[in-house]
Amino acid sequence: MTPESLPALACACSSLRRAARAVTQLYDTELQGTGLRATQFTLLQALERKGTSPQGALGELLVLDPTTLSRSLRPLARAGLVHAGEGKDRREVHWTLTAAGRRRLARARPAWERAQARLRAELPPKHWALLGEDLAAVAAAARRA
Amino acid sequence: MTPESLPALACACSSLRRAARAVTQLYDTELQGTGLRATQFTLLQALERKGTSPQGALGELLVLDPTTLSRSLRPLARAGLVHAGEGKDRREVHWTLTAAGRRRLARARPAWERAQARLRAELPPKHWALLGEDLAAVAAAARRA
DNA sequence: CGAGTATAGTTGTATATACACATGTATATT
DNA sequence: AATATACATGTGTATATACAACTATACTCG
Repeated sequence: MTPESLPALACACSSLRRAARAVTQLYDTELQGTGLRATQFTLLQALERKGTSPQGALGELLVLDPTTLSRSLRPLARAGLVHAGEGKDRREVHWTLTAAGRRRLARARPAWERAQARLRAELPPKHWALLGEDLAAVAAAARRA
Repeated sequence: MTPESLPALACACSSLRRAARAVTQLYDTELQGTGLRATQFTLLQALERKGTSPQGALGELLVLDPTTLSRSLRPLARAGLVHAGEGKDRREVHWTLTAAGRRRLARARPAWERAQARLRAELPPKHWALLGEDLAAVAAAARRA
């Protein structure tokens, strides 16, 4: 039933969004049972990488509107996975992974790796590489443009 | 302010979603004044290509849940840009561009081409190609996986 | 220092999207 | 034909996401 292939779309934006939808579903399926959705996994992973980050900087990394993060992070905070701290600049909110957040992330990682592996297994090797640095270049280009 | 580059993310899903967000904003900005958002432009363009299509088939092309289309197409129908017709199978809804839809699409196309051109201008030539067929392969792979 | 301006985040609101379930319609099996 | 089953779509509900307007804090320059 799932098609062997899909026709290319003329529009770069449509192509990206379509691929994002398709891939998100794969990751969400695999993440079932971890208590995290793909988007939430992404947030925790980003925070793990940053160590601690003000909301705005996290938004820049993920190209997410900082106001969107207000709402996305709240449930993670309620669940005790992240912590909202203050900096000297009291306008800023500094987010950090809690110990529980790190554990949750660790628990979800195998599922995430399965998703990555499943996708990778279906892709010609050269296509897998696109999904890292090349898409970072695309995102950066779009922000510049 | 817009960064020269962005760090690559470890996760294919995060990378795709981030790029999709960044690129969508570029396209939406350029489409301002056309009365269409990127997602709506995509729907009209897809219908133009299909000629006429039942809702489900449109969903397959765009990897969009068919129930999502129920809601996305409704405002376009109210605006008279698309028309919901019946097929012999009376469960299906057959969607078509109206004349007004074709005009709107034509009117928006220059803005869309500007968006494509702006993005392309910021990308090394080889990266532009990714955004067509390679992402189609990624979407298809995710559906298979 | 104080008025004006810039910045970080919150909240209101709107669109994008999916899944589970409901409904109506077609198809298959007897 | 009668019933069971599969299918296409609509609806309820929940998350993802952005922008505009607001608030609070910081900065700047006279």
